[in-house]
Order: sequence, then C-alpha cells, then structure tokens
Amino acid sequence: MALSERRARILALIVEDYVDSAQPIGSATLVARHDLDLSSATVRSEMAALEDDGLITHPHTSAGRVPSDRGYRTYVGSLMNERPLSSEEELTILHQFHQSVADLERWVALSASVLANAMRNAAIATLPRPAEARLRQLQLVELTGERALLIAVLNDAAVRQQAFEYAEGVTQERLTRLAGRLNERLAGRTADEIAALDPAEGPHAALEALVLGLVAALVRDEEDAAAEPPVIEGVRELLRQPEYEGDSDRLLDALEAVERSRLRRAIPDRPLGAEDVAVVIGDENADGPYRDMSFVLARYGPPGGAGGVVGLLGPTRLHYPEAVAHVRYVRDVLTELTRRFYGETGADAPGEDR
Amino acid sequence: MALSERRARILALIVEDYVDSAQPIGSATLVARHDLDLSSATVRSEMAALEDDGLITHPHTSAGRVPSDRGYRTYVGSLMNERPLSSEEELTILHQFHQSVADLERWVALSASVLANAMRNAAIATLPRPAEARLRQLQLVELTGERALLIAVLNDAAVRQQAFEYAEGVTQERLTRLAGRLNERLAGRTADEIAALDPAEGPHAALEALVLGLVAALVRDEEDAAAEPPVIEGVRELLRQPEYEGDSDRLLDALEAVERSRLRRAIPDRPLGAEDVAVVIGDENADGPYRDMSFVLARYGPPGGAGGVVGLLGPTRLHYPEAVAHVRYVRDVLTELTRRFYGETGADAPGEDR
DNA sequence: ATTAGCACTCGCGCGCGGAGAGTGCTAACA
DNA sequence: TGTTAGCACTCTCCGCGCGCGAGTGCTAAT
Repeated sequence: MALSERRARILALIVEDYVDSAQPIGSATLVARHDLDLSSATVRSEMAALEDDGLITHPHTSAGRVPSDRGYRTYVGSLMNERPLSSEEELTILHQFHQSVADLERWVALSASVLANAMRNAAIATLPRPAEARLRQLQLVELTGERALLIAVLNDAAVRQQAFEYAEGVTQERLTRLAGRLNERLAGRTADEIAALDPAEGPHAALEALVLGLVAALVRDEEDAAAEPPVIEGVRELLRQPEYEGDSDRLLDALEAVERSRLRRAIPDRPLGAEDVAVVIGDENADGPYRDMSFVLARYGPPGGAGGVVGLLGPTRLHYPEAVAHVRYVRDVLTELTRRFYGETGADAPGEDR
Repeated sequence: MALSERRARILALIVEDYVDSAQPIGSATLVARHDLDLSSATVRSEMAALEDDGLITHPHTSAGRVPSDRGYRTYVGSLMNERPLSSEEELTILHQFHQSVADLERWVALSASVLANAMRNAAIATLPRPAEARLRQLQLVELTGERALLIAVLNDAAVRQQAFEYAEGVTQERLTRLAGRLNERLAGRTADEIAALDPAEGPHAALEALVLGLVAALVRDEEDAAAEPPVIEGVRELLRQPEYEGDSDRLLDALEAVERSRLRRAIPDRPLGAEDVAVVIGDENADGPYRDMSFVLARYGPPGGAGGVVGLLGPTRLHYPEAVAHVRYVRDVLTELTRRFYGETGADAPGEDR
C-alpha cells in the first residue's frame, strides 16, 4: 500500500509540525501553516486514510493528529530528507573536540556531550572495544608484603588493573622478574591462548598460575562489549522535553530508562553496519521503558577495528533528519580520532589536522 | 533560651511524626497519636511558642506544624537519641561487602549503594585520596612509533595513565630503559619533588623532560581531592520522596543538585573530624540547590592516612537518628577495609574476618 | 474528487461550594 | 497561674457544572 504522493506529503507535514510543537496537529492548522492548496476537509479525509493505515492517531475524538510509531518509521524510512550539517555546525562540533585533551575516553564522553547539546536530548556512547583483545604488556607492583597489583596494557591501549593477595611474602624484585618472564610468554596473546598455556613448574608455580588466571580474565573482559556501560549525557535535556512536563511518573520511568546498567542491555548488540545510522523507534525497542523513546545510533571506529557505539536517545518525537545528520557526523569525527589514536594511517576523514 | 522539657518533647514529636508522615502535624493528632497527658489546646500554645522561637512553621494558617531548618538543627543537636544499629542490620550491611570483590573502588561505590538502599535516599562517596601523594612506580609502553602510554602507580595503589606523543620514533626498549632510570630517581617522591628535579642531560633529554612533566602532573592531581567527583547512588530513591511527588520543577532542580560535578563542589572540603558524623541541614548549605536538602557525612580512612567522604543526601525531612547511625557504621566498615587494603595493621574494627 | 457547511465531541480552564483539618482566642476551672 | 473546653474563623482540597474552542466526521452541493 504505497502512499499517494499527497498523502505522504501530509504525513511528513504532520510529523514535522508535531515534532516542532509537541501539539496534536489539526487539519485547519496544517492548511493554514503551510498554505496548502487544499481545503481542510480534504486534508481531513486524507488524515482519516492515514489513520486507517495506522500511521497517525488521535489522542481523543476532538483532538488533532499525532504520528504513531509506524508513522515515524515511514517518515524516517522514505519521507524525510537528511539535511546534512552546515559547515558552521560541523566547525562548532570539531571545535569542541579540538579543545579537549588527546584522550580517547574524554573524546567518547565528549561525543555524547556534543550530541546531547546539539539535539537537546540525551546521548550515549560506549568506550571502544577491540574486535580482538590481546595483551600488550603486564606489570606487577608490590603493595604490601602479601598484596600486589597486576596492571595489564592491552592492544587497544586500555590499562586494566587488579589487586590480588597471596600467602607468602614476595618482594618487588621477584615480582618484576616474574612480570618479565610472563611478558615474554604472553605478549600479543588472546585470553584463550593465555588460558591454554601450560602451567609453570618450579618454586613460584602457584603465584604464576594465580597471575595467569587474572590476566586471562582481564583480557577476556576487554572483549566483552557489555562489560562497561555506556556514558550518558544530557539526561536533564531529555527530561525537560514536553513529554515529561508535569508528569512525574513518566519522568521517573524515563530516569530509570537512562540508568547506565539498563542502557548497556538496551543497546542492540548486533554490530551495526559500518556506514549506516540505525534508528530504533518506540515500540521497535524490546525493553519496556524504551517503548516510547527512540534511539539514533551509529557504530564508530575503523571497519574491523576497535569500535563502539555513539548516538542519541530521546522521545519518539525527535527531529530525525537533524538527529541522523548529527550522529553521522559525530560518528565520523570519532572514527577518525579513534583511527588516529591507534596510529593507523587510514584515508583522510572529516576532521582535518589539529 | 533553653527549651522547657515539655516543649522540647513536643518539638521532637513533631519532627519525628513529620519525618514519618511528610504531613504537617496538628495539635490534636499529636495528642491522640502519642497519648499525651495534655489537651490539644495546651499543645497549641506550646506550638505557638515553638513557632515564636523559629523552630517550627505553618505552611498556611489552617495547617499543622512543620519543623523549620532550625528546628531540625535543634533536634539533631540535642534532642534525638542516636539509635545504634541492631546486630542484624550490621550483619546485613557487612554481608553486602563480603559478597563483593576485594577492590577499593567497588567498596566505595558499594558503600553509597548500601546507604542509599537502607535509607531510601541518595548517598554519595568519594574515592580515597592520600594525605600525601607519592609516586610508587612508573612504566612506559609504546603504542605506535610516535605515541606512548605513561602508567603511574601511586603510593595509594591508584593507577593513572596518560597517553602522549613525541616527534622522534622511539622503541619499546628505549622506553623501558628510560622508565627504569626514572624509577630509580622518582620512586617515593611527591609532585613537588619531581617538579624540582634537575632536567636530564644527554640525547634523550627532551623525551625525559616531557615524561617528567607528565608524571609530576599526575601525582599532583592525585592529591587534589576535588579531582574526581563523588559517586552517587539512589538518585531515584531520593526523587521518589514525597517532597518531589507531582512537582516536576522541584524534581528537576533536585536532579541538578545530584549531578556529580556539582556535588564535588558541594561537599564541605574542610576535612571532617575523624570521629564525628557531620549533619548539614537545609539552609546551612551554601549552594542554592541544596538549600532544602540535608547531608549526613563522615570521613572514612585511617586517621592521617588516605581517606574520603561517605554519606547521605536527602530532603531535610530525614530520619536523622537512623541516618547518623548508618553513616557511622558504613564509615567504620569502609575505614577498616581501607586500612586492610593498604595493609596497615591497625586495631580491630567492626568488620571481622572475611 | 473537492469543498462548504454543520452538528457533535471532548478536553480544558474556571468559579463555586461544601467538607475537613487546624488554628487562635476567650472564658472557665483547679 | 497553668490547663482546658468551647467556638468562631481560616484555608486547602476536591468534586461539580459549565462554557469555550479546537477539531472531527458526515452530508450535500459544486
């Protein structure tokens, strides 16, 4: 059931007006606001048809029309045109990155912050996870006579630490020697490879086995995209949206939805394609609290390399064209920064020198 | 103007009833609920006196009485008795710590979580900061030809990292030698001492100076208690309190108040005494958003050693006796864990073996 | 197919009035 | 002199009815 051009036009106008005003849109208002060459009666009959198709609804009999989730989906899928950012907008965004220190974690948080600000909604971003985690180097530091710290540097330059205890008193010197020995055997290995290694013989076998186990666990965690919940910014922007105004219950529900541990599960774990920006609208979300919200997500990071997810979270009433454009651009910037951080020399990307 | 015993008793009852019910307390209700040997008229005249003293107020003419901030202050200062925790309550709390892994950062977050749960309000905790930060050990790891990672382990077992770039290509081997040399010179030094060191001579002088500067900055940051904002747990518990029910504006204000960067500034930086639990009530707070909230805070950590702050944040209508008792106990547990983590063998403390 | 006209619906804001909780004052009482 | 019963008074809260206005759906004319 392809929409007639006129009907599609009307749907698009309803979506756009409603996104702007957060008010149900009436036929007369629509005609007036856009100087349509139609009477309000005609628009009404088209609206009735759109409602039959399940693309818009009525809050109640005597109110204007509001897009349904399916209506937004149709709009996003085939009706909207994706207004790319102006170069000023791009510069404003780039500028914020250039002011920050050269640290991947900051950049990730900054991405969310930039998106949240630009779109006046919440934004999320996950730290980059390598496609495959390998140990780069480990170090052992004595804390007290029977307590030590294991520090592991991974191939994605992440530093993980873990304190542990052991029975016998061990000196820093012995720990350093052990670290040196282990580095030779473990550098560049994956968690599985480390776990499969033959246990050592000799006097320090117990300690060595202990450390081996810890290292394997640390490396394994690193691959697990779900390990670290995403950062979220702009929660207050989100909650200031009119959908929550004066409705404390919905507001608290939304607050529950943006809890980091909950978000970790809500983000689709199926890897997003490299190029596209995914839009998940309302009831397309599996998890309850997100049923009246939308995600606009993209994967960042070089193809096949370390990467994460960055994107927006808002009510279904989102400025989708702007949202997609912003997410796309921030993703591109972040991909380039990631690439540069890991020192791969890839093709040039949107952000120029710094 | 010392309160007569009867008047004090009435104030205490008003505070306690109001804390329980969140409803203004009328004279008749008070008499009925507590079987007072007084008529409501007598209570009314006492209430009028308490109101003259500024200890309670009227929301409006025909409503019951509500404690003022000064009323709470008087109650906390001299009227309440500090119900210590029952041993079941203590065990429940200890239990939660024992189930967690042996990691100080987790423990700190857990403390806030435990407090928030027990008191159905928000709770905060800062990571421990050493009284004096010293470098324990550093390590340099090559990332790419012109990018490396500096890892510093500090005397409080904290691990800090910082990526940096330099012009010439440098091998891991050279970095390792440099790290070894620097460790000999820098181990156990404070930021000031590191910054005051003579710059190196020779071929790697530039690189060495760069690393020295970074190390000094990292160590200095560590001493800065304000560097890392406190963790906060139980925000939703707090916002579910009746004071915010149905009032989205106040709710959003409170949400602003619990933002971590804001909390960092709100926590009194004057070091709390070792023993006491500090209660900051309503308008005793300098910062606006906290004017109708109360903190119940305590310092944890061995005296003179590494420590932080743990405590509660709620509306002024708090169960102060329980709050103080809980904060005190969690502080004691956390102090003991901190002490154990750093390997000092101090006197025994509440938590027993694990 | 489009449109003007029209009756109808329903949410929203407003004013009103009564119920209920609580106060403050006064006068009587021990 | 402190305490208490009695009473008038004050406000808030809540439900109710009502009119306004925006908007719909239908019908009949173009």
